[in-house]
Amino acid sequence: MENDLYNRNAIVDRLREFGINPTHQRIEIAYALFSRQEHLSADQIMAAVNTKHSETSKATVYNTLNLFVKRKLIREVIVDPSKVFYDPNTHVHHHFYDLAAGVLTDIDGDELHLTGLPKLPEGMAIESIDVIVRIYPKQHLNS
Amino acid sequence: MENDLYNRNAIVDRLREFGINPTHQRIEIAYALFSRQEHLSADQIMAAVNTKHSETSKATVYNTLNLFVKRKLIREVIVDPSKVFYDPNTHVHHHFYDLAAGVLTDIDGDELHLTGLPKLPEGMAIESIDVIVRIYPKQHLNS
DNA sequence: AATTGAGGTTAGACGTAGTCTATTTCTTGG
DNA sequence: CCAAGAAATAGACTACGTCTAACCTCAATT
Repeated sequence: MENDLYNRNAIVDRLREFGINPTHQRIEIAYALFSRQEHLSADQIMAAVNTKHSETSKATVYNTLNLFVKRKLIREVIVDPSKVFYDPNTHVHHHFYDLAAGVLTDIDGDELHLTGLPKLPEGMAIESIDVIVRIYPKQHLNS
Repeated sequence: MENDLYNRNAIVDRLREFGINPTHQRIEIAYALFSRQEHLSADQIMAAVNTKHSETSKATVYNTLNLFVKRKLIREVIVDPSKVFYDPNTHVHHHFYDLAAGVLTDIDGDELHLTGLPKLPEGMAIESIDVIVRIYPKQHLNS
């Protein structure tokens, strides 16, 4: 597993690139996200990092995720009112959100395009553009 | 104000159209949303409805908003991890979200178009498509 | 090796949006 | 006007996320 693109050495380099001091906890949290290449919520990350005996506190998980977001190492995805997902993929892309399963999947940025974005309000700049396609299984019975 | 498009008589009709029994509280909540034609959060709606002396409980506000969403009289807009906005505009449209002010504004559905939406995962159907353009004032100092 | 101090981690209290439950009140058909 | 089902209510409760103040780590300095 040492030539894995996302082994811990690669993670350490990546954190340094983004100006983040690579501590144990930060490495483990980054590893949880990048090795899976999935969209995880904070509690899923906490569980992933604390499989054996609890090692990383809730405060550290949140501190670290917020730091990663601020340094643009990862992205927040806001699709569910009850929790935020964290996305290790920083390329331009969008998301399907499976409402029944609560699972996000990527839509490649080369496929989906936007046209006709109107002029922004005066003095404003774009921070990000999110497209979320909410989907559900056809045989799903709505409550 | 009686020939307002969104006077209370029109609201009552609208609720009935959507199969919603028009009680006092439901009329007031719908009126708060439709007369303003703005995107309000649950607590803003609660404040709007209880200007004089408290009349409508928190439970009723949430029950009613969830009912309206289920019956598709209004739409939820999920852009801020700390609260949900409710949107009285049911036409196809998208949103600017001003990160500094926490305010939503509409992007007309006739302007902004999506192309190249990939095939959905097997057996899935689309529930909705949301486009959120997050914006900020240029002179805004990031923390 | 001991000191220092800034950055990092921690437990647990706290804030708060939203839900739930048990009870009361309203609405409406007859 | 009455009964029964629908709706509203207060307030307890849950859960995600934040905050605080104490503690730990480690590199730089002496």
